[in-house]
Amino acid sequence: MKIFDSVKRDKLPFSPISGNSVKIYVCGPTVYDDAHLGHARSAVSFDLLRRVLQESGYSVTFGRNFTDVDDKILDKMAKSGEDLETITSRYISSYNSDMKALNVLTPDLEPKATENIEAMEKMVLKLLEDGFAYQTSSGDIYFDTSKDSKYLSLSNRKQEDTESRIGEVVEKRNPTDFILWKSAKDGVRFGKRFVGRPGWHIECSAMVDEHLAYKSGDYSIDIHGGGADLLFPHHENEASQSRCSTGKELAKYWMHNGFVKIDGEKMSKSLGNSFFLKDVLKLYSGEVIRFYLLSTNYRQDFDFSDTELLNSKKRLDKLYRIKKRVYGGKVGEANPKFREEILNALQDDLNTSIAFSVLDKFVSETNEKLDSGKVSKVEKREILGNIEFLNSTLGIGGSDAFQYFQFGVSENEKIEIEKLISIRSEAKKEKKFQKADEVREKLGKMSIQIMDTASGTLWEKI
RNA sequence: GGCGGCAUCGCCAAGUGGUAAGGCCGCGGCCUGCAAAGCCGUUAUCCCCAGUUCGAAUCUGGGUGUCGCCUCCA
Repeated sequence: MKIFDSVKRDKLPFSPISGNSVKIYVCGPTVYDDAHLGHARSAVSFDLLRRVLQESGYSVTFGRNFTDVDDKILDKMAKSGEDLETITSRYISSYNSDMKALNVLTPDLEPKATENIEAMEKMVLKLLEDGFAYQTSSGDIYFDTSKDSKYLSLSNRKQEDTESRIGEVVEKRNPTDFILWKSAKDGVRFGKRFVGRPGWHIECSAMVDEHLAYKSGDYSIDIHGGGADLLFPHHENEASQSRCSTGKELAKYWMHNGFVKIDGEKMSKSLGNSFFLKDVLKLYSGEVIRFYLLSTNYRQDFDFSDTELLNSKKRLDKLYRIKKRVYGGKVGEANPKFREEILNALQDDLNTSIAFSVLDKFVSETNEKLDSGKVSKVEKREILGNIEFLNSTLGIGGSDAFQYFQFGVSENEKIEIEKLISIRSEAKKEKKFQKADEVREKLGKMSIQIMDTASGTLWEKI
């Protein structure tokens, strides 16, 4: 397995800290709104990493947090009058349902910030006691970045270049010092020891240390992941806090996924160009979206477009047509060569493009074989085995082949479609081809495409 | 201003020194009542300039364009 370390900026051979176990922590969402495609990309990328490592024989412990204390959430509380729990649980459940649709495996650990306040306070207290942090007259607690000689080594910056662009008026000792604990002006109190609420960066460090980390050695965990926008300052700050409070580096490898863009610009809430996942999921199945997101290497920027989403659907359709052609058989073992080719590609820093080209080759070769009519039961089992392997490794191909093509079709529509198809079949039998074609046109207007086969007429929603 | 990414066929996208994967679209053919699906065939010298090398999309230098981080952000 080779992965690209975004701190060392090099593709490196992956070797775990301990035996064959791998500990991964990925920065999850702040739950003040529904998830957009950017969240999807991050989740799908690291879900793929997890699956590939597991398929490669590693035992993976995967953590992803929910940031459920944050100014935006508090703002929302103030505006709506709802309490924090009501707001955050709504968006957590929305996030989880979107992730399920995308076939993202549930993490082993899903810590919430609010449930780990004690661990955060403990870490802040230690940093205060050891002189890495200080408290201002207003009660805010800051991390003193000048006390960490390795500060800025993660994101490769220089102190003088990090002057904040916005004029901050606080009693900070250094421009890069960041907040560990924010004292409340409004009576908000999350902690037992400290008044107010935790800073953003501290939660990841504290939760990693509390739930995931190796207690000795040079590193807390193997891999830390997140979006490219988190490298600075979020991960820089996390790394520094962890280093100074635990004496270990936070992660052996750092991985960052690229952005999702719309019309060439980064998708973000503040630009108002986000696509909510739940809206896209009304038009396409989660699996199509997952396949689309995986069509570009996770490190590259990803420019979202309807055309290419449809392109991806067409490509995935072909796999499902194979699945229809061998429908109902037993699932056998995957072909060893096929397995190896897919896995080799993915073990090279998740090269999904190569993996997909192997898939394409499998599809066309299998169609050719099936066309010849000389496919044994054993071979059919292997075909299904290959598809099942794709499902476990890439998270695609696992749905029922007929249901896949009926996405967004209601029960009533299905009855209507079946009725029209039988009318057409009758017409065809009587060689009334004009009538048959009229029915086909009518189905076409309903976005239903039909295909006559030896075993009857099949239909697909296109 | 500092730092970084990217620039490959109409569109998407692999490829990090040895002579350009794959998908979509298009075109031709087979199959089909006609279609659809499927199969076969078919389309590029890699933003520009200079350099290193027997040899570069791949390395170096200089441009141009574009996106991003430096403020919350996946």
